[in-house]
Amino acid sequence: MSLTAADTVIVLDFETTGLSPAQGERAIEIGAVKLEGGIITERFQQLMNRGCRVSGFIENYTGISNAMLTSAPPCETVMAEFAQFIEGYNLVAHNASFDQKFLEAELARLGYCQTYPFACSMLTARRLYQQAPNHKLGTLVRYKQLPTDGTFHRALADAEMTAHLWLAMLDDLQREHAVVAPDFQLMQRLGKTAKGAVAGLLARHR
DNA sequence: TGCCAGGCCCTCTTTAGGGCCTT
Repeated sequence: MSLTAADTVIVLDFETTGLSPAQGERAIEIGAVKLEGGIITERFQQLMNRGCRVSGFIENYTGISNAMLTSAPPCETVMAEFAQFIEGYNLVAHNASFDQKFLEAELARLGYCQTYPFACSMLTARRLYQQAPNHKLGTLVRYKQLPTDGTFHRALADAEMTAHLWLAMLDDLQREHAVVAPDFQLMQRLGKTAKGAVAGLLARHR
């Protein structure tokens, strides 16, 4: 697989108190990796103390306890640092609409009012792996036999698995679909292309 | 009292409804 500096992406994942920032839910952990030339070259992981307790459901789901959050730095500090980490890069997440809305909501609290270029590994996987049992991250990791240490629902672990999924999809596009140099823009378009039009889109990139 | 996310996709659709996926 041949990748260039232009293919560098940040793959990220949020753990949160719930499903919607519009309902007052907040981020409690951010994890991300930088993918350069097909290799993870940097990692970012940080818990965030938002100043109040998380539910028992979230403690059980993520393994992030209130005790762990008590000693974590404030959201504002972490997000300001993370904004520097992602500045200027294309972003990838699994079910990206979820992470995008939390990213933009948390950064908006700091006065960063901008949108970020996202591609969604879930939408792309739905196009490429239509035979998969489903398109949850954990299922796709098993389906593609991707590297994992068995940790799920922690931000850095999920970001790393999503990064491996992203690389697997790039590789499959080249090997199985003869796509020449698949890039971020193609992956974005692939996820938004109607099911029946995928073959035509890929044919134009051979 | 009952409901309470939302964006995307698919189909028995498009003047709609339901499932998937994220925490």
